[in-house]
Amino acid sequence: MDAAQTLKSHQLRVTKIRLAILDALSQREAAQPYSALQQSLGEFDRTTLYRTLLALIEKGLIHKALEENGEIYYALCATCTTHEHRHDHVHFRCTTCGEVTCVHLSEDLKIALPNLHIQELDITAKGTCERCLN
Amino acid sequence: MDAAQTLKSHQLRVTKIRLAILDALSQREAAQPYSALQQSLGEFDRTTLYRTLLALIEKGLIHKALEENGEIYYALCATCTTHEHRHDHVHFRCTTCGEVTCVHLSEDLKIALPNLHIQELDITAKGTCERCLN
DNA sequence: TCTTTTCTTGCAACATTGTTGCATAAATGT
DNA sequence: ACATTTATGCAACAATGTTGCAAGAAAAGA
Repeated sequence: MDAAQTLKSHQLRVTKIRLAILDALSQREAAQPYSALQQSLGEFDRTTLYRTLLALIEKGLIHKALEENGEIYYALCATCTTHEHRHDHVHFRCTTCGEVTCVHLSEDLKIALPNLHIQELDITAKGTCERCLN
Repeated sequence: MDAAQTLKSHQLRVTKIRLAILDALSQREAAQPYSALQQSLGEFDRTTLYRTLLALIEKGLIHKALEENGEIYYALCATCTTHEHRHDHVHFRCTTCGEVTCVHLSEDLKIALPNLHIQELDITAKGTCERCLN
Protein backbone atom coordinates (compact mmCIF):
# COMPACT_ATOMS: atom_id res chain seq x y z
CA MET A 1 0.00 0.00 0.00
CA ASP A 2 1.38 3.38 -0.89
CA ALA A 3 1.69 6.24 1.54
CA ALA A 4 -1.40 8.08 0.30
CA GLN A 5 -3.56 5.02 0.80
CA THR A 6 -2.08 4.46 4.22
CA LEU A 7 -3.01 7.99 5.22
CA LYS A 8 -6.55 7.65 3.89
CA SER A 9 -7.12 4.38 5.62
CA HIS A 10 -6.28 6.11 8.89
CA GLN A 11 -8.66 9.02 8.35
CA LEU A 12 -5.88 11.42 7.54
CA ARG A 13 -5.88 13.81 4.63
CA VAL A 14 -3.15 13.35 2.11
CA THR A 15 -0.86 16.32 2.37
CA LYS A 16 2.63 17.13 1.27
CA ILE A 17 4.32 17.02 4.63
CA ARG A 18 2.62 13.81 5.67
CA LEU A 19 3.80 12.07 2.56
CA ALA A 20 7.24 13.56 3.08
CA ILE A 21 7.48 12.31 6.66
CA LEU A 22 6.33 8.82 5.78
CA ASP A 23 8.77 8.87 2.92
CA ALA A 24 11.63 10.01 5.12
CA LEU A 25 10.91 7.27 7.63
CA SER A 26 10.59 4.64 4.93
CA GLN A 27 13.96 5.41 3.43
CA ARG A 28 15.91 3.44 5.95
CA GLU A 29 14.97 0.87 8.44
CA ALA A 30 16.34 3.07 11.18
CA ALA A 31 14.42 5.50 13.33
CA GLN A 32 15.09 9.16 12.68
CA PRO A 33 15.89 11.73 15.35
CA TYR A 34 13.79 14.86 15.36
CA SER A 35 16.69 17.01 14.22
CA ALA A 36 17.17 14.88 11.12
CA LEU A 37 13.51 15.15 10.23
CA GLN A 38 13.59 18.86 10.83
CA GLN A 39 16.49 19.13 8.43
CA SER A 40 15.22 16.97 5.62
CA LEU A 41 11.80 18.60 5.93
CA GLY A 42 13.22 22.08 6.08
CA GLU A 43 10.75 23.41 3.54
CA PHE A 44 7.94 23.10 6.06
CA ASP A 45 7.32 25.21 9.10
CA ARG A 46 8.47 23.52 12.28
CA THR A 47 5.08 24.01 13.89
CA THR A 48 3.58 22.03 11.07
CA LEU A 49 6.16 19.32 11.51
CA TYR A 50 5.39 19.28 15.21
CA ARG A 51 1.65 18.94 14.69
CA THR A 52 2.03 16.45 11.89
CA LEU A 53 4.15 14.18 14.02
CA LEU A 54 1.50 14.40 16.73
CA ALA A 55 -1.21 13.45 14.24
CA LEU A 56 0.72 10.53 12.78
CA ILE A 57 1.44 9.23 16.26
CA GLU A 58 -2.15 9.57 17.33
CA LYS A 59 -3.35 7.63 14.33
CA GLY A 60 -0.78 4.97 14.97
CA LEU A 61 1.29 5.45 11.82
CA ILE A 62 4.52 6.29 13.57
CA HIS A 63 5.81 6.14 17.14
CA LYS A 64 8.53 7.46 19.36
CA ALA A 65 11.15 4.77 19.28
CA LEU A 66 13.56 6.33 21.71
CA GLU A 67 14.13 9.45 23.73
CA GLU A 68 17.76 10.08 24.48
CA ASN A 69 19.79 13.16 25.30
CA GLY A 70 16.79 15.31 24.68
CA GLU A 71 16.33 13.92 21.20
CA ILE A 72 13.30 11.94 20.21
CA TYR A 73 13.64 9.25 17.57
CA TYR A 74 10.66 8.50 15.36
CA ALA A 75 9.96 5.31 13.47
CA LEU A 76 7.25 3.85 11.32
CA CYS A 77 4.81 1.54 12.97
CA ALA A 78 4.90 -0.73 9.94
CA THR A 79 6.23 -3.59 11.96
CA CYS A 80 4.90 -2.83 15.38
CA THR A 81 1.36 -2.70 14.12
CA THR A 82 -0.99 -2.06 16.96
CA HIS A 83 0.77 -1.11 20.14
CA GLU A 84 4.16 0.37 20.45
CA HIS A 85 5.14 -1.26 23.63
CA ARG A 86 4.61 -4.89 23.06
CA HIS A 87 6.78 -7.14 25.10
CA ASP A 88 8.34 -8.62 22.01
CA HIS A 89 9.43 -5.26 20.71
CA VAL A 90 12.80 -3.80 21.55
CA HIS A 91 14.62 -0.71 20.41
CA PHE A 92 18.25 -1.13 19.61
CA ARG A 93 20.84 1.61 19.42
CA CYS A 94 24.20 0.93 17.89
CA THR A 95 26.79 2.78 19.91
CA THR A 96 29.15 2.81 16.94
CA CYS A 97 27.09 4.17 14.07
CA GLY A 98 24.35 5.60 16.25
CA GLU A 99 21.49 4.01 14.36
CA VAL A 100 18.30 3.20 16.19
CA THR A 101 16.23 0.30 14.96
CA CYS A 102 13.20 -1.68 16.04
CA VAL A 103 13.90 -5.31 16.73
CA HIS A 104 11.51 -8.13 17.31
CA LEU A 105 12.08 -10.87 19.77
CA SER A 106 11.13 -14.41 19.02
CA GLU A 107 9.48 -14.71 22.38
CA ASP A 108 7.90 -12.35 24.85
CA LEU A 109 9.96 -11.02 27.67
CA LYS A 110 8.66 -11.64 31.12
CA ILE A 111 9.65 -9.64 34.09
CA ALA A 112 7.99 -10.03 37.43
CA LEU A 113 8.47 -7.48 40.15
CA PRO A 114 7.20 -8.06 43.67
CA ASN A 115 4.19 -5.96 44.58
CA LEU A 116 4.12 -4.21 41.24
CA HIS A 117 1.68 -4.66 38.44
CA ILE A 118 3.49 -4.23 35.14
CA GLN A 119 1.47 -3.17 32.14
CA GLU A 120 4.14 -2.17 29.72
CA LEU A 121 7.82 -2.71 29.10
CA ASP A 122 10.01 -0.22 27.36
CA ILE A 123 13.33 -1.71 26.44
CA THR A 124 16.29 -0.14 24.76
CA ALA A 125 19.29 -2.29 24.08
CA LYS A 126 22.61 -0.71 23.26
CA GLY A 127 25.54 -2.32 21.60
CA THR A 128 26.97 -2.93 18.17
CA CYS A 129 24.91 -3.62 15.09
CA GLU A 130 25.60 -6.19 12.44
CA ARG A 131 27.11 -3.77 10.00
CA CYS A 132 29.49 -2.30 12.56
CA LEU A 133 30.52 -5.70 13.83
CA ASN A 134 32.15 -6.51 10.51
CA MET B 1 28.18 8.32 55.38
CA ASP B 2 26.81 11.85 55.24
CA ALA B 3 26.48 13.84 52.05
CA ALA B 4 29.59 15.94 52.66
CA GLN B 5 31.72 12.85 53.06
CA THR B 6 30.17 11.30 50.00
CA LEU B 7 31.12 14.36 47.97
CA LYS B 8 34.66 14.39 49.29
CA SER B 9 35.17 10.75 48.59
CA HIS B 10 34.29 11.43 44.99
CA GLN B 11 36.71 14.33 44.57
CA LEU B 12 33.97 16.90 44.68
CA ARG B 13 34.06 20.05 46.74
CA VAL B 14 31.38 20.41 49.35
CA THR B 15 29.10 23.21 48.25
CA LYS B 16 25.63 24.38 49.11
CA ILE B 17 23.87 23.28 45.96
CA ARG B 18 25.52 19.86 45.89
CA LEU B 19 24.39 19.15 49.40
CA ALA B 20 20.95 20.44 48.50
CA ILE B 21 20.63 18.18 45.47
CA LEU B 22 21.76 15.10 47.32
CA ASP B 23 19.38 16.03 50.08
CA ALA B 24 16.48 16.48 47.68
CA LEU B 25 17.13 13.12 46.08
CA SER B 26 17.48 11.42 49.45
CA GLN B 27 14.13 12.62 50.70
CA ARG B 28 12.13 10.00 48.88
CA GLU B 29 13.00 6.78 47.25
CA ALA B 30 11.59 8.07 44.01
CA ALA B 31 13.50 9.75 41.20
CA GLN B 32 12.88 13.45 40.74
CA PRO B 33 12.05 15.12 37.45
CA TYR B 34 14.16 18.09 36.46
CA SER B 35 11.30 20.51 36.96
CA ALA B 36 10.85 19.40 40.56
CA LEU B 37 14.53 19.88 41.28
CA GLN B 38 14.49 23.25 39.61
CA GLN B 39 11.61 24.24 41.85
CA SER B 40 12.92 23.01 45.15
CA LEU B 41 16.34 24.43 44.33
CA GLY B 42 14.97 27.74 43.16
CA GLU B 43 17.46 29.74 45.16
CA PHE B 44 20.25 28.67 42.81
CA ASP B 45 20.82 29.77 39.27
CA ARG B 46 19.61 27.23 36.77
CA THR B 47 22.98 27.16 35.03
CA THR B 48 24.50 26.09 38.30
CA LEU B 49 21.89 23.41 38.71
CA TYR B 50 22.60 22.24 35.19
CA ARG B 51 26.34 22.02 35.74
CA THR B 52 26.00 20.50 39.16
CA LEU B 53 23.82 17.70 37.83
CA LEU B 54 26.44 17.07 35.15
CA ALA B 55 29.17 16.90 37.76
CA LEU B 56 27.26 14.57 40.05
CA ILE B 57 26.46 12.29 37.15
CA GLU B 58 30.03 12.26 35.96
CA LYS B 59 31.28 11.28 39.38
CA GLY B 60 28.66 8.57 39.62
CA LEU B 61 26.67 10.01 42.50
CA ILE B 62 23.42 10.32 40.63
CA HIS B 63 22.06 9.12 37.29
CA LYS B 64 19.32 9.76 34.81
CA ALA B 65 16.68 7.25 35.72
CA LEU B 66 14.25 8.05 32.95
CA GLU B 67 13.69 10.46 30.09
CA GLU B 68 10.07 10.85 29.20
CA ASN B 69 8.05 13.58 27.51
CA GLY B 70 11.08 15.77 27.47
CA GLU B 71 11.57 15.48 31.20
CA ILE B 72 14.59 13.85 32.71
CA TYR B 73 14.26 12.07 36.05
CA TYR B 74 17.25 11.97 38.34
CA ALA B 75 17.98 9.48 41.08
CA LEU B 76 20.70 8.69 43.56
CA CYS B 77 23.10 5.96 42.64
CA ALA B 78 23.04 4.73 46.21
CA THR B 79 21.76 1.36 45.17
CA CYS B 80 23.07 1.04 41.65
CA THR B 81 26.60 1.52 42.85
CA THR B 82 28.94 1.28 39.94
CA HIS B 83 27.17 1.28 36.63
CA GLU B 84 23.78 2.65 35.91
CA HIS B 85 22.69 0.17 33.38
CA ARG B 86 23.18 -3.16 34.97
CA HIS B 87 21.00 -5.90 33.67
CA ASP B 88 19.41 -6.38 37.03
CA HIS B 89 18.37 -2.78 37.29
CA VAL B 90 15.00 -1.59 36.08
CA HIS B 91 13.20 1.71 36.27
CA PHE B 92 9.57 1.57 37.16
CA ARG B 93 7.00 4.26 36.56
CA CYS B 94 3.64 4.10 38.24
CA THR B 95 1.04 5.29 35.79
CA THR B 96 -1.28 6.20 38.64
CA CYS B 97 0.81 8.31 40.97
CA GLY B 98 3.54 9.02 38.44
CA GLU B 99 6.41 8.05 40.70
CA VAL B 100 9.59 6.73 39.17
CA THR B 101 11.63 4.29 41.20
CA CYS B 102 14.65 2.06 40.72
CA VAL B 103 13.92 -1.60 41.13
CA HIS B 104 16.29 -4.50 41.39
CA LEU B 105 15.66 -7.84 39.84
CA SER B 106 16.58 -10.99 41.60
CA GLU B 107 18.25 -12.30 38.50
CA ASP B 108 19.84 -10.80 35.44
CA LEU B 109 17.78 -10.36 32.33
CA LYS B 110 19.11 -11.98 29.25
CA ILE B 111 18.12 -10.94 25.79
CA ALA B 112 19.79 -12.30 22.72
CA LEU B 113 19.31 -10.66 19.37
CA PRO B 114 20.61 -12.25 16.20
CA ASN B 115 23.63 -10.50 14.73
CA LEU B 116 23.68 -7.87 17.40
CA HIS B 117 26.11 -7.50 20.24
CA ILE B 118 24.29 -6.13 23.25
CA GLN B 119 26.30 -4.25 25.85
CA GLU B 120 23.62 -2.56 27.84
CA LEU B 121 19.94 -2.84 28.58
CA ASP B 122 17.80 0.08 29.50
CA ILE B 123 14.47 -1.04 30.83
CA THR B 124 11.52 1.00 31.95
CA ALA B 125 8.49 -0.84 33.23
CA LYS B 126 5.20 0.94 33.58
CA GLY B 127 2.27 -0.10 35.66
CA THR B 128 0.86 0.32 39.11
CA CYS B 129 2.95 0.56 42.23
CA GLU B 130 2.28 -1.15 45.52
CA ARG B 131 0.81 1.91 47.16
CA CYS B 132 -1.60 2.59 44.31
CA LEU B 133 -2.67 -1.04 44.11
CA ASN B 134 -4.26 -0.81 47.54
C1' DT C 1 45.01 32.21 60.18
C1' DC C 2 46.32 34.36 55.95
C1' DT C 3 47.43 33.64 51.17
C1' DT C 4 47.36 31.37 46.98
C1' DT C 5 45.42 28.33 43.91
C1' DT C 6 41.74 25.97 41.96
C1' DC C 7 37.08 25.11 41.35
C1' DT C 8 32.24 26.83 41.55
C1' DT C 9 28.70 30.12 40.93
C1' DG C 10 25.79 33.60 38.77
C1' DC C 11 24.82 36.26 34.88
C1' DA C 12 24.35 37.19 30.07
C1' DA C 13 23.44 35.28 25.89
C1' DC C 14 21.98 32.27 22.39
C1' DA C 15 20.05 27.71 20.34
C1' DT C 16 16.64 24.12 20.22
C1' DT C 17 12.30 22.25 20.98
C1' DG C 18 7.51 22.29 22.81
C1' DT C 19 3.16 24.57 22.54
C1' DT C 20 -0.92 27.58 21.41
C1' DG C 21 -3.90 30.96 18.77
C1' DC C 22 -5.29 32.71 14.62
C1' DA C 23 -5.80 33.92 9.76
C1' DT C 24 -4.99 31.85 5.32
C1' DA C 25 -4.59 27.98 2.27
C1' DA C 26 -5.43 23.40 0.90
C1' DA C 27 -8.02 18.90 0.83
C1' DT C 28 -12.36 16.41 0.68
C1' DG C 29 -17.42 15.59 -0.21
C1' DT C 30 -21.38 16.92 -3.12
C1' DA D 1 -16.93 24.35 -8.96
C1' DC D 2 -18.58 25.27 -4.29
C1' DA D 3 -19.07 24.56 0.53
C1' DT D 4 -17.15 22.49 4.43
C1' DT D 5 -13.66 20.77 7.10
C1' DT D 6 -8.93 20.39 8.22
C1' DA D 7 -4.03 21.66 7.65
C1' DT D 8 -0.49 25.01 7.29
C1' DG D 9 2.43 29.08 8.27
C1' DC D 10 3.43 32.75 11.21
C1' DA D 11 3.91 35.05 15.52
C1' DA D 12 4.76 34.49 20.11
C1' DC D 13 6.08 32.65 24.42
C1' DA D 14 7.97 28.93 27.74
C1' DA D 15 11.29 25.54 29.13
C1' DT D 16 15.64 23.55 28.85
C1' DG D 17 20.39 22.90 27.03
C1' DT D 18 24.77 25.04 26.55
C1' DT D 19 28.91 28.18 26.63
C1' DG D 20 32.00 32.14 28.10
C1' DC D 21 33.45 35.01 31.53
C1' DA D 22 34.15 37.58 35.77
C1' DA D 23 33.39 37.33 40.70
C1' DG D 24 33.07 34.42 44.74
C1' DA D 25 33.88 30.27 47.56
C1' DA D 26 36.42 26.03 48.88
C1' DA D 27 40.70 23.61 49.46
C1' DA D 28 45.66 23.51 50.13
C1' DG D 29 49.97 25.47 51.76
C1' DA D 30 52.77 28.58 54.47
